[in-house]
Amino acid sequence: MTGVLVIEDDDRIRLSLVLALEDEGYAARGAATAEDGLRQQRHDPAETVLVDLMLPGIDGFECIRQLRRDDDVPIVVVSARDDTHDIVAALEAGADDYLVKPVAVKELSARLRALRRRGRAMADPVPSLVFGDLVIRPEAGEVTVRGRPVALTRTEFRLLCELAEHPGRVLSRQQLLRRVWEYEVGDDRLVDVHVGRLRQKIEEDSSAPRHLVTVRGLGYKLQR
Amino acid sequence: MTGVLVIEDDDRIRLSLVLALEDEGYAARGAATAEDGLRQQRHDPAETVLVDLMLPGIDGFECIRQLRRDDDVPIVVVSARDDTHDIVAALEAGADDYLVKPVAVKELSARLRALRRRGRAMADPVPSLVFGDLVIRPEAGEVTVRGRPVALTRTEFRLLCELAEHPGRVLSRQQLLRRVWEYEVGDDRLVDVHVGRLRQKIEEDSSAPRHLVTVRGLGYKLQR
DNA sequence: CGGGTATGTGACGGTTTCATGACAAGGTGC
DNA sequence: GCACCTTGTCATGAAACCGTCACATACCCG
Repeated sequence: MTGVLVIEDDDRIRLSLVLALEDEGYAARGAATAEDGLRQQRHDPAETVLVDLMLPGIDGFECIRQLRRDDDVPIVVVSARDDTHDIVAALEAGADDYLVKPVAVKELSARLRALRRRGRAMADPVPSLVFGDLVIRPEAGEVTVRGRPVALTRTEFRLLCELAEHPGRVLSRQQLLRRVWEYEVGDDRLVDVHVGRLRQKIEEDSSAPRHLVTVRGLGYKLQR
Repeated sequence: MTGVLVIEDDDRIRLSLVLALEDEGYAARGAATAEDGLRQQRHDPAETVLVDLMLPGIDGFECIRQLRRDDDVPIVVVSARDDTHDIVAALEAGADDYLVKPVAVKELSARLRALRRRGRAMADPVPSLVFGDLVIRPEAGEVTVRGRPVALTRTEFRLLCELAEHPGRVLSRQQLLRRVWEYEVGDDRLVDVHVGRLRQKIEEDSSAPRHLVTVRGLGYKLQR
């Protein structure tokens, strides 16, 4: 259940949308007909669906209704028609957003992100960042390791959140000092000490860390 | 927590939006500045917020960020600017939708319905105010602990309701001062004292609270 | 293998944060 | 006016936290 499904009969437009979305970091794939799109969505559901309104066979409105009947998947209409009547009809049929062609890819991408964010915000009142058996709930000020809550200090918590916001990416000690401590300059060792204390609390064996790992000479990163 | 709040400095546009939304069956009200809108939203939150981008004082982008900081309320931007750059910036700041003026009321209404439908589709069906043996009935102004009614003062009650509206989420002392006392700035200690008094009344053992817990360095939260 | 650098970690004093009891000012009902 | 309740401020002490340092260990490179 990942990626974006583009249902659009015009080969050129479909292909360029898929490529543009891939450029933006989405896993995208296409369907040339509503029938094919619905089949794909049943078989291997995408996280979001883009639908054109004018399709051969089953048209866009009907396609939206059928998607909606099975699923809560976010649906975005991309259509050449900018008639209020069409927009209202598509939204009433179950679409979540409506863009008029030609679409700016940056806008489309931002709208897809907004839609995902909204989904998460509603589905889980306290969103979680999951790193294997390590679960971080920033809003709840709560961290659990294999289901057990761990008591972190404020600095440890902010440090962990900062690392968690960039999964797998190495952050230098200076970056962490700036973002967590809001120091413009500072002693790298300070970060070491707090990383150490954090490890004692969240790692099974702090001498062989699995999530909060050191990248010698560069900094620290948090991984699954 | 109902209705639509329209934040728009142009009196004519604001009024016509409010009237049009009321025609569509929404309870709508207006705010001429971001400051007033934010205050209203804190004091008596609307279900959805409409924001203009060009506002005197705090501008639309900053207004969106501040709304988002406190809440998950759906935000729709209504702006004269149809620049992709503005649209992306507004959505990134936390908006859910973006319409370009002049707006077709039917379209706006349909988009508001779509947003609400999405919210309902994902949200917890019962936003419960039951926290284990602690039950809060805001309408009745009644709180019971293990079946026994507890007499709370007005401040204690409002504090408890504010915490209960965000189950499991940490609220900072400053957030609580803004929302419960409507102080823009204030002394954190004041919150401590009232939390303490509230604990004496609703917790079995106030030195080992089970529901109203302190998150050191961050604030307080109410949990099951 | 040896010197140099980077990193892990325990200990310690100064500081911050929090819970709580006391109290005075204001409000309310009688 | 009086008794009572509510509210905000303050002082106090206990506990938690932070940053620094010293020293141990691990790693790299010649």
